[in-house]
Amino acid sequence: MKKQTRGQSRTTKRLDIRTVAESAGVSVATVSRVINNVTSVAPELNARVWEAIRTLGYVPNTQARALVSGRSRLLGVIISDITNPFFPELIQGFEDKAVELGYETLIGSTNYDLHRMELCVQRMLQRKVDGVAVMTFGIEEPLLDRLASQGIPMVFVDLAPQKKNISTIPIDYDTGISAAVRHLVELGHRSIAFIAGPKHLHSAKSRLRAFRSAIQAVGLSIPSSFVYFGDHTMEGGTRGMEHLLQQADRPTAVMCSNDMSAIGAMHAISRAGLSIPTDISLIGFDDIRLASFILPPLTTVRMSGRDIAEVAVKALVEKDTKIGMVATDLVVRNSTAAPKN
Amino acid sequence: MKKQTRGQSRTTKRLDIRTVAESAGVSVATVSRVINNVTSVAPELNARVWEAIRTLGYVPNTQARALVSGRSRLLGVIISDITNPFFPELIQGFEDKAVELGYETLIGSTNYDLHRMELCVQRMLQRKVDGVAVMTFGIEEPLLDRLASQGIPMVFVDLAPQKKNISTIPIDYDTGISAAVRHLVELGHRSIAFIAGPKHLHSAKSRLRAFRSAIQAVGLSIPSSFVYFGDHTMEGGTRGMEHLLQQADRPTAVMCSNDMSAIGAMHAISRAGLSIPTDISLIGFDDIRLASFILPPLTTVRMSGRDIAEVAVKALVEKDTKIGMVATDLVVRNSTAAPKN
DNA sequence: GTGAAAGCGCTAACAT
DNA sequence: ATGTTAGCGCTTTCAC
Repeated sequence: MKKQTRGQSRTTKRLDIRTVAESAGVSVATVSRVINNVTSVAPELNARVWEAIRTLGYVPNTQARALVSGRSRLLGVIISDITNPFFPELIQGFEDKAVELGYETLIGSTNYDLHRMELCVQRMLQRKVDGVAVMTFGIEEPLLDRLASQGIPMVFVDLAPQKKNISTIPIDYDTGISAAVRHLVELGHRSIAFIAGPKHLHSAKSRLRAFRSAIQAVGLSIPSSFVYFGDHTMEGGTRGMEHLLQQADRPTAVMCSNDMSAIGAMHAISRAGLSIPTDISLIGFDDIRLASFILPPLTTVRMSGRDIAEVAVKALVEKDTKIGMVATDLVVRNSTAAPKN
Repeated sequence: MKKQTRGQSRTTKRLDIRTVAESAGVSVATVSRVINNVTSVAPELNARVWEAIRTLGYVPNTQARALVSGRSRLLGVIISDITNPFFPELIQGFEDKAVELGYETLIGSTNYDLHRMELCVQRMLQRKVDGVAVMTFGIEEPLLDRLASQGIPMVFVDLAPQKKNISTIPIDYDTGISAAVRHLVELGHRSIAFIAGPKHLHSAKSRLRAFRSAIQAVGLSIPSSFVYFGDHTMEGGTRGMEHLLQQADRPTAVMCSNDMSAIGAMHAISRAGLSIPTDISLIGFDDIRLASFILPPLTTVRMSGRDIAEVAVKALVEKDTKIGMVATDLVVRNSTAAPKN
């Protein structure tokens, strides 16, 4: 006699592909073809199968599909810091698009920590994700190789290790950042400082580079003490602004590599008994939703996390997508004004 | 002749449990026992197997394990709004704890939208999560039944549909909220308003209830026009404060159901040409990290999202855990002061 | 175009 | 304590 399977007995009606096949009077292969949209099924059978699926309330078993097909329908997204509001907005966009295309999302947060990044990569590998979006704006080579060696498609923001299976989402930093610099110059500022992001972060470097070339383009120059390397957190912004306020000849305007730094900078300005924009003008980067709610509402360079996320998902899923450049542009609010004197 | 499997041929060395078994000179069952920490394996074999695993670089196939065991090692967490900073902090805690216990996390964001909530539940069901944490502070009965009928363990915050497989994380709102009210009263406030959360949200209702009973406890009473139902967003907070400022006899202090509402309220206060805390004292709820960075730094009632998340994961995984009450307490910063006159 | 059947890599009965 | 083996539910070759 046949051994019984554990759990339910074979006679107890389970709801698997066989049940559907029987009910529709076709083979399991046909049911499989139907649910996978394989064309070569006669319209009539197709209809019968869908009917059976509906009436039975059948839902294919994801695990089994994943096992046999080798595709998990899982997408990984690696970010730096989920408590930086830029990333939740990005994640939201990522998940929405992923779900729309039938994927689930695994989030890995590195906290700017290499060890955590390694753990993230490991987790993604173990779960056999069908692709990973590296939105940390930077990754170490060896880790990258681990992913690449598995042939897992990857998408990066803003830097392009030229390898197979790797695509890049280019960001047009120059447009937004040079507009910001020109905005300050038109207001009359000549003494402009920059609170940068982490030194090793590609995106942070790109923003600083864009700032420098914009400054040069308007014929200005900045002392090296006017560039502070923060870490894209509020705390870093506070430290950066404290540093700048200590300068003998302090800047009349400060640009920040992201909005969170700018918010931290505001804190330092207020603590020093100064006010924005009267004493110091401030410009952020990202345009997180908070930027318009903070007091004073922050002038910033907008870069849409949602847009980036959508592009990333599409690049991962529809591999042949041509990836367009992501735009940035200046949003003028109330944290910028003409300098006092 | 045997049919060849698609993809790689059987002779090409694959790296599965059989490879390990051969290499260690044991059966696949033993390998399985070893990687699952089943006790009944002789120490010597155990060592041999681990050795083989290490040298081969074997990693068990998650999909196969999930299929056969019926456990996905996936945990779902349903939240309201990922762009409310309280939730990223919670998610971070959730993921960290989940990863620590060998689980991955699926995030569902409802945006306070019932239809999206339904989609979330569906996704979780489809992925056969081993448990779901409903952190939206509210869920509809029918959806809950869908999850319950699958026998999926669930954990809720702060409300307890008494069913099987469902646990609840109780929150001690009273301590923090009554401390906040007493703080205001001690400063001299008598006219205190409340910007509540969404009417249907259990947590929002609990907070309002705690506020009301604290008000009563100090012998005060509040007109119904002093309670505004917002939606826990900045926008809602702004509207709420605008509403309160229109009152003939406007409040001297306002408590908010969460920090984001308070930040929105700040916006309205500033737009009205008033200032905090000189003209109006303001208290938030949650103590998101931003609360201490905003200007002025926000007095608020602290409730740790990380703590809640950790408890939630433990409740889901180690089902027999006794769940302790989550504390709340007042954090006094600079958004509260004595009323003007 | 459709069906039969061989696995995907693993776990857990059952036998030893 | 260890091994043998039958599936988990599905996809995909191969034969018709």
